[in-house]
Parts: sequence; C-alpha cells; structure tokens
Amino acid sequence: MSLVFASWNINSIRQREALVSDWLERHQPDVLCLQEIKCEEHQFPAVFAEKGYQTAIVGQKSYNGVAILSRHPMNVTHRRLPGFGHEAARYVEAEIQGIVFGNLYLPNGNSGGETGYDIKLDFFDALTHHARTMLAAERDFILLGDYNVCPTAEDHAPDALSPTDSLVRPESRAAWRRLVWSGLTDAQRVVQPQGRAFTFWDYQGMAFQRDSGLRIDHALLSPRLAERLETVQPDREERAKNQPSDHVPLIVRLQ
DNA sequence: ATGACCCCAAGCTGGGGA
Repeated sequence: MSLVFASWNINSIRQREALVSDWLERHQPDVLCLQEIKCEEHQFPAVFAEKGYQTAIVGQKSYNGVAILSRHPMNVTHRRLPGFGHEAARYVEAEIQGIVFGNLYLPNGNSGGETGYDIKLDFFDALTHHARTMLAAERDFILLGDYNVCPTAEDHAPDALSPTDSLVRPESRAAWRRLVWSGLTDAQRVVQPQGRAFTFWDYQGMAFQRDSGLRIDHALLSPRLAERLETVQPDREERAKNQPSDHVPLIVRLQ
C-alpha cells in the first residue's frame, strides 16, 4: 500500500479554494499540508470537509496559518511547535496511519531586523529539539512545509536573491544542516541528488518564465520512512495556472 | 534610487512576504 502526501504554501486559502479543490480531485492525496492559509479557523473553506477530508486548522487573522487535510482518521498531537515561544500560527502536527505529520511554516526572517531574524533561528532550534525527541523515541514522522531556506547554492537561481537574504544566510543554512544531520532525510535530494528542483517563483519580474526560482519547501523523513520513499516531485504545472500561489505543491509518495 | 507582484485589513496606504 502506498501513501501520497503533499506540502503546499497556498498564499491565502480563500483566494485559492477552487485551485486546491481541483488539485485534490486530480491527485487524490492521502494528506495535504497547507501553509499561509491567511485566515482564522472559522473562515477556512468548508468544501474540503465536504469532500471527505478531515481537517486540522491552526489559523490567525491575516497572516500565517497552517492546515492538514487527511483522507484517513487523524489525531492532532500539537497546535504549536513545542519550545517555540511565539504565538504565530506556524505549526500543526497530527498522527495519521501511524505516521506523525509536522506541518510547518518557518519564519521568513527578512522583516523585523536582527530581532526578526533571531525568531527564525529560534524556530529552527525548537524544531531540531522536537525532531531529536521523536528520533530518540523511534517514531515514524515527517517534518514538511515552507522552511524558508535554500540549503545550498543549487537551491536558488543565481539572480533570485540578494546574498544577504535570510533564506541563504550562513546561520540559516547551518540551522538546516543541524536539523537534517540529526538523522533525517531530505526527500527531494534522495531522488534527485543535484540540480534544480524549485518550489517557489516570485510573482515579480516574470520569475517563473525565467525559471528564477527557489527550493524552500521541503519534506524531511525519519529513518524508517526514508526507506519507503518512492517519488518526490514539485508540481510545477500549478505555477502556470491563473492566479496561482507563488509556491507549488511538493508531492511525496511512500511505498 | 525606485518599483516591480500579491494578499490582507483598512479604507485608497502600508506591512509582510521571499
């Protein structure tokens, strides 16, 4: 039996309800993790529940917000990232089919000066601690979402970012490596060790047409799940749709 | 040096995004 799940920063679920509905019809994933839903729970479209998906929504007004849609029974385990002391709606976690799905929207870090950037590193520290706790307990888990980090120079087009951008700052990349090297597997880099696998293209400057993109949406797998990995694919077609999100779904299939 | 694009809450402008 295979399991298909995806991560998608949707940049307002209310603006893109129809796009997501259409995508779900065509792909029929077991689980879809959304970020930047940009609404409160009571504003989240009802259509997904009507289609038979269970929903776990952690929202707030205007900004951030994450949600998990699941075809299977779901047990919500966290509505905030343990150890992260900020109120923003950036993490929701649920156990589905014996697997823990941690759906995260990591702070961008470019706003609010160094104080704002430190919040990004704080989130990374808390996430790494949480991952190590689950590794020690030998849980099967996936940490997926918008990490707002390009792990290496191959993960952004040469002209896509300033060298001082928080997505490529050395401290951001070091924090990423500390997390991954705790014992997790970057799914995309198993099926495609090198080269471009962008998941984001800016709205400005014809970035998609020029393929001036970033790889910032990631799925990290615990050891046993890494053994089951079949395919990983950013769904680039979605970026060519009318009024798309600036991110595309990252689709993962496990055996 | 500035704006570019898009979303949101407000309210016709500004913050945040990446």
